[in-house]
This record gives sequence, structure tokens and C-alpha cells, in this order.
Amino acid sequence: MSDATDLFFDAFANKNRFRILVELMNKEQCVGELQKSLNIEQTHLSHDLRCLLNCKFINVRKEGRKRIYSINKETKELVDEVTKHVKRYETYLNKCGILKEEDGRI
Amino acid sequence: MSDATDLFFDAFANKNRFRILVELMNKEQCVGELQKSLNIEQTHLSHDLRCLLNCKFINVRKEGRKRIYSINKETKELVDEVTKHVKRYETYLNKCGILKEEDGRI
DNA sequence: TTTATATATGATTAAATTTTCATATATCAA
DNA sequence: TTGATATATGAAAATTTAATCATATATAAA
Repeated sequence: MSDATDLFFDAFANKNRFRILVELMNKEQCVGELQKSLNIEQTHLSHDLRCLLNCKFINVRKEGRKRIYSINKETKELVDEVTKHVKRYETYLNKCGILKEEDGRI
Repeated sequence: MSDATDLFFDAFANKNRFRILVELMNKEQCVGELQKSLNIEQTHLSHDLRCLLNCKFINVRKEGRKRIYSINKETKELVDEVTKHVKRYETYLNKCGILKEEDGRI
């Protein structure tokens, strides 16, 4: 696996960062708005946004003292794919023994 | 974000587990074969396989004392999507300041 | 030109995840 | 039925990652 794949997962596959991406699916938002809708602490949010921005999963533009973040087109498609997959496998995921201390051996 | 999405990422978004999925893209393989091609320690590999299996990202069948693992169709598509995305964003990912101690502010 | 608001940064602490270790089980072959 | 091979399991150690804290910067408004 390439080094880039590692970095991709570091950025994308994180509960909070993914929530940010989903939240940006509908409309672009500034940090304050994201803070409210996601209920993530401000500095934490900024760290995550910086990460997503560095990897170009999202874009930013200034407007007064606000910074408006938007998701980019390709990332959007990927988020859709993942969402679709999760829906399809929801049942299995929810009874996954590893994470839920259950036991479903073969 | 749904609980299932959390579980999805726990299973899918892991360097080694993703390497396993990629390795299974071409052909089904038993644990021993995976061990050689990926150079992951046996017990570690088994843990990861169990995780992927629980979430139905892969399938297994017995053959003698071997267990042959194969990737399922939908997971395959998802792996393809991710690979495509990584290729497209490789440049940005590789210069991501968060993980590479570099600095690329706006 | 001082104060308030919006956001970012670096360093530390806290928490979660991965890796390893020691061992168990299951199947085949002798 | 014993020994060897293939794979799985649970618990502990090691490492990463996320969350928090204290503070900085940048812009706007007074």
C-alpha cells in the first residue's frame, strides 16, 4: 500500500472528520456554524478542518473574519459511496463481535 | 453519524486491514499466503481477518485445515473507489502538513 | 488604537487502537 | 492417538490518535 493511502485514511477515516464532511454535503459553512451543528469544541474542530484542508478534501474562502468551508466534488462522491455501503451492511456492522464484545465465530 | 458508520471505519479504515482487502482483490487466499504476501505476523493477521469477516467485508471457506478468504463484491467496488481517490489526491496527501511535520498554511 | 469576535496553533493529557505474546483449537498424516 | 501444521483467541504491552488547554493571530467594530 502506498504512503498516500495511509495518509488518506489518517485524514478521511475519522469519526469527527467524517461527520464534518457529511455536514458539509448540504451546504458550505463557517467554523461557528459547524461548531453548533456538530457540537465539537472549537479548537478541536479547527484541527480537524486543517487536516481535511491540507488533503484538499475541503476548500475554504474568507469572508470578513469568517472562514467558509465547503466540501469538494470528488470527496462528495466518496462520502456518498461510503454512506451507501454502510447502509447496505448496517446489520452486519452492528453485530460485529470485535467491537461490541459479542461472539460470532464461524 | 450513525453508530454503523463508526463501526464501518473501525473495520475498514486501518492500514493493515485495507492492505488485506487490496491483496484479496486479485485472488482468494488462505492465511498462510496472506502472511507471506503482506508480511504481517500470523496472530495479528488472524485478528484483522476476524474483524473484516464479522463485518462481512470478506468471506471464508474451509478447505482441509486451511481457511480461504475472499473479498466480497461490494467491498471490492469500495476499495476501487478509494484507490481511485487516493491516486487523484496523491500529491496533496503527500504534502499534508499535519502528518508530515511540514507547514502549508493558507 | 483599543476591544471584541472568529478562528488557528502547539503542547499536553487522555483515550483508543494496534501489536505482540502465550496459548488454544482444529484438521490432517503417520 | 500422537505429532505436526494451520489458524484463532484473549490479555498485556506498546504505540497512535484524539481531545483539551492555554494562547496566538487576524479582522472588524467602536
